[in-house]
Amino acid sequence: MARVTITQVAARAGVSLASASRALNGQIASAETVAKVRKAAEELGYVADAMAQSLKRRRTLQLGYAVADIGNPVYVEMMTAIEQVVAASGYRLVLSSASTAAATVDVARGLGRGYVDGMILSPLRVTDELLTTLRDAPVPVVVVGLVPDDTGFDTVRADSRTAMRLVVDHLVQEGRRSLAFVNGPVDTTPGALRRDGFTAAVEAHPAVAHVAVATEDFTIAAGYAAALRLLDRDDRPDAIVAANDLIGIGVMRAAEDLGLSLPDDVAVTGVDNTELADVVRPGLTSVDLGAEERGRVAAELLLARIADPQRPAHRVTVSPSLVVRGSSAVAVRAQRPSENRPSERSAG
Amino acid sequence: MARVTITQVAARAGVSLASASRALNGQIASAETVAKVRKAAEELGYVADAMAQSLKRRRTLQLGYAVADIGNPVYVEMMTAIEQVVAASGYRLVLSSASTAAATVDVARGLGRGYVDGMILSPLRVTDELLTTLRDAPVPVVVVGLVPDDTGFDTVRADSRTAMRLVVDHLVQEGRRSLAFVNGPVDTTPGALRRDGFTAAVEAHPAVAHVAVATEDFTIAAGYAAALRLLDRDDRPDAIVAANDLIGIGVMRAAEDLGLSLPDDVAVTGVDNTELADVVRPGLTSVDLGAEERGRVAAELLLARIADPQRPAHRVTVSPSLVVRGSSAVAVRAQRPSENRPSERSAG
DNA sequence: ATGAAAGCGCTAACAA
DNA sequence: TTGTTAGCGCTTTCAT
Repeated sequence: MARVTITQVAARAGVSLASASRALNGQIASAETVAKVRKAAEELGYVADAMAQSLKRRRTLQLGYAVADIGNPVYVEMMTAIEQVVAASGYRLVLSSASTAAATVDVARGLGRGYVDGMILSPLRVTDELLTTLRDAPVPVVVVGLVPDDTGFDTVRADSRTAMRLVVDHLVQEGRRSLAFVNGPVDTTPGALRRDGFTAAVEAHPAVAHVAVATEDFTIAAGYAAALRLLDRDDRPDAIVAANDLIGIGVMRAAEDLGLSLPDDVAVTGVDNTELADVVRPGLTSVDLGAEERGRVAAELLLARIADPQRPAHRVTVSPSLVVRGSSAVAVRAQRPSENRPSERSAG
Repeated sequence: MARVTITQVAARAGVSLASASRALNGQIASAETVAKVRKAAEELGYVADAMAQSLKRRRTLQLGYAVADIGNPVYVEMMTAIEQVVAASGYRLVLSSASTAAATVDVARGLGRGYVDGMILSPLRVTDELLTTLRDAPVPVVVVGLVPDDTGFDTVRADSRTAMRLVVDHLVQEGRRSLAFVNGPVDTTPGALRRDGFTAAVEAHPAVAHVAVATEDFTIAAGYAAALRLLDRDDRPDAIVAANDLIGIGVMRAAEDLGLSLPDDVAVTGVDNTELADVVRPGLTSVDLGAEERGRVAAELLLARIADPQRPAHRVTVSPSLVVRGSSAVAVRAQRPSENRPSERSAG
């Protein structure tokens, strides 16, 4: 099908190029002109060329999202929320994968090409190089996660400290007295924050023993391997706090394979409250860090900044909420699927 | 940071606009010119404007993917594969959600705006309106799924018939004699194909009783509700074939809540072999429909067609493979996580 | 209210 | 090899 331009529409309507453009864009034009142009456009099947409009208007109607780890359901959840806000505002969503620090910097650098009007970034690792590149970016950037306060970005972040406190307090309240924390890589932002949160939380309970180990990845396999080492000894902990749900499920599998029963022999908790936590048996107790809300807020912050580049930087923190399931509490039984996944959460 | 254009680069290098463009794009130019232009571009931090290039070159370096159901992990898996191929070829991935028939047609219609060089579509429902719109699309479209043969699209599809035969044969071989099929909506392409596949497969075993029910959605909740009805009676089936993993997990939950043990009292199978199937206990036996491969092939077909619009339409079928887990076979025990998720599959 | 014309940033004829 | 110029399709002054 041949591409039809606004010039052809104007010709068929018997008006000038400019009038056709105005009529189509709801600018000032006589009713008669509007009617003629609309008719011509309809008959010709005219659709405005996005690239030409973008070049002229200096806005692409595209927003970017750089996904840190697409293998982790929590980022998919965030992406879904972002996509909804973005689409509802008439923008398209351009996806980039930013699984490594180098790839993330590349994405940031690419912003100079002007293919998006703004970008949402949820970097696993925040390097100086990344911050410098982002500061020079010609379009607004919203960072999901922690960045230094003085960088002036709009940000939305989870409250890892409170999150870990919720988990630890819960376990202590359930009578656990020896907690092990199985982390992902500590050189990532989530890794560092969750470890600090765990440490702070557990130090509030002097009677509780604790240990923290780090793994290579936030994955099931990593959690499995780490838990095998932790659990296969006499002084094993009576609770394992995993840094995310994937690790937590790995831990559950390890406990299972060692013949331990949950939650009696050992309690397990995760972080993120993904669908996986709800689907395993026993259900995996997990702190919901509000991925959906963070995604939605990030998108809203980005749109607001595009609308008003001068507005002061906003730094939103989303409150965590603990979802207790059978992996950590005997009382919780026979849950129906999805019963414990709040679809709405309150902002922090 | 102020936007720097090629005009400024040319001025600083002391050459013409055209020479600067040629030098930057590896066109014919003297070594000296190339050096001067490169230097100027470097110093100025020049990055070519994507929109201007797109308008001129008549290609956007963007490819689209319309996701049918982002809540279903199988589409995320497909998306991941697509993203990899697309990014490796220097394209960006633009995401659209096509959860309803109307939204899908909208996406197809939007192709006229020329914001992508091609599109991958995995529609749940194929309407005439959609086909008509797609036929008129000004850019190539690859359809993941079934479309009428004479429409001339490049397509990649799963082999539902073989898939359902693998499942049914497996269950019969395991000694099951009364199979129930829990489908999603039958007015969807996957729904219709899987039901037909089930029917054909089960009719090859005259001694085996069978029944098929449809649900509203391909979700855990839908599977749960349907299974409660099927299993809570005396003549309950000894095996339930779910149309996808989500439904299958719902079925497992229902069986569990009714006090039935898997696989002894009832066997359950799913379709798609998502990570969920691997993570539940017992593991959910599932036919892998090759989502990752379908995604990769779809992206490759699209790129090939863009490179050569004249090439004949390709219709690729990906072979399914059965992954047996504890939900259907007593012999399968104590699996390690992820052990049964083949990362590479052979093309069909 | 309308038309002529400039120009967004870039590439590609064409001429020199 | 280089520079001049046209033009991708559109929006938006600026006159009228």
